[in-house]
Amino acid sequence: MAEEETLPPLDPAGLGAYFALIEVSSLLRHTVEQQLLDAGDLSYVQFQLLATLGDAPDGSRRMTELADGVVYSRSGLTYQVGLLEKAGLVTRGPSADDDRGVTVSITEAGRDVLAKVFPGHIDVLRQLFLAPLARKDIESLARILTDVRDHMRTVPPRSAKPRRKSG
Amino acid sequence: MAEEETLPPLDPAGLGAYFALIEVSSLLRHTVEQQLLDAGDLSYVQFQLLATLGDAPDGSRRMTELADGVVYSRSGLTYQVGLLEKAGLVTRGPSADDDRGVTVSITEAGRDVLAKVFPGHIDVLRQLFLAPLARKDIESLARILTDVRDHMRTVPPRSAKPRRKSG
DNA sequence: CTCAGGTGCTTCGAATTCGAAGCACTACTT
DNA sequence: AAGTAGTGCTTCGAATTCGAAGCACCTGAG
Repeated sequence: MAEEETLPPLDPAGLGAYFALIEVSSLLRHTVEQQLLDAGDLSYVQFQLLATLGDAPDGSRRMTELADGVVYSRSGLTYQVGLLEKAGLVTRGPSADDDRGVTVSITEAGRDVLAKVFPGHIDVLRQLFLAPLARKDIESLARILTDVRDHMRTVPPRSAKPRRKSG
Repeated sequence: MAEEETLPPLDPAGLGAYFALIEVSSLLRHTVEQQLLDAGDLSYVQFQLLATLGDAPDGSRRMTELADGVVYSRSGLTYQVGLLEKAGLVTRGPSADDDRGVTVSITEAGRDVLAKVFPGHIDVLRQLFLAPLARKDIESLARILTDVRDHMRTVPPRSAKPRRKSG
């Protein structure tokens, strides 16, 4: 896609990695989304949220932690957590140390759903994503992408987005 | 994210690669989206569409080719191409060999916008995505992800979809 | 304490997204 | 040539998404 001849001599490998990354993640996400919908009536975001909560030591997280964890807008998170709450998969409660905060906790039902969809999820991953790769490639991929993620997490908190004001 | 103790012994590297992939692509996409908006009032999808058209030998593609290229729904594509057309960045016309088809072509203005946003786009890639990687890692990443993409493109057209083909 | 500014979350409205249904046309079968 | 199935795109309604604005609370300076 768009490797115009008239452009500066940019890393062809870099571009290739980028385009392939976007395409792979899009395709993967679509397929996974379908599986989650079939298996447990979950959207991808909802799965990510439940998974993040399930992974937390006490099954709870603050709203902001969740939003950052899944790279999502605050308002969108409010909406999705609302849906999950209505479905009985999470509960909302006040935060211990900060009265502004909302703590979201996964319920038993939530864990059940998670357990129900996980095997199929893994299957999709294996068949669609990991199948063509050698063990070594998978390890390389994990290491490289983890490096990138760490880099991204540190460098720019999130672009030039000072909260209203001061402009 | 959610490596429940009670689950089958799944490839930890595979899971790591998966989670990192999703997170990296999300973060990257968000940042790139912001840059595109600032530099040329383009959404990410619109950029992808223009880039795909710009990359085509004659600057034209069929709707379906575009939709497949960017992993996007048909109806969503109709909407976005409508916006691009209204902005004068593409034109719509009949297809030569198939009266049902619509051929989308990039305009001069479209190419201008593409040229205008591309440098900044590359900058973001370099700084956010490629910066922490060694030359060799970038090449590995490109190769591995390309393999995965090719695999995905061949294996399942798109899950259990009544409409597509016979089921 | 009191005020100003900052943070956590929700509400609101607008834009985007998707799937299903519809329309027009093509392709295959007889 | 007619009939049936399939394809290409758009329209439609519903769901999701985001950013801006609003509200409640926290924090730091006086």
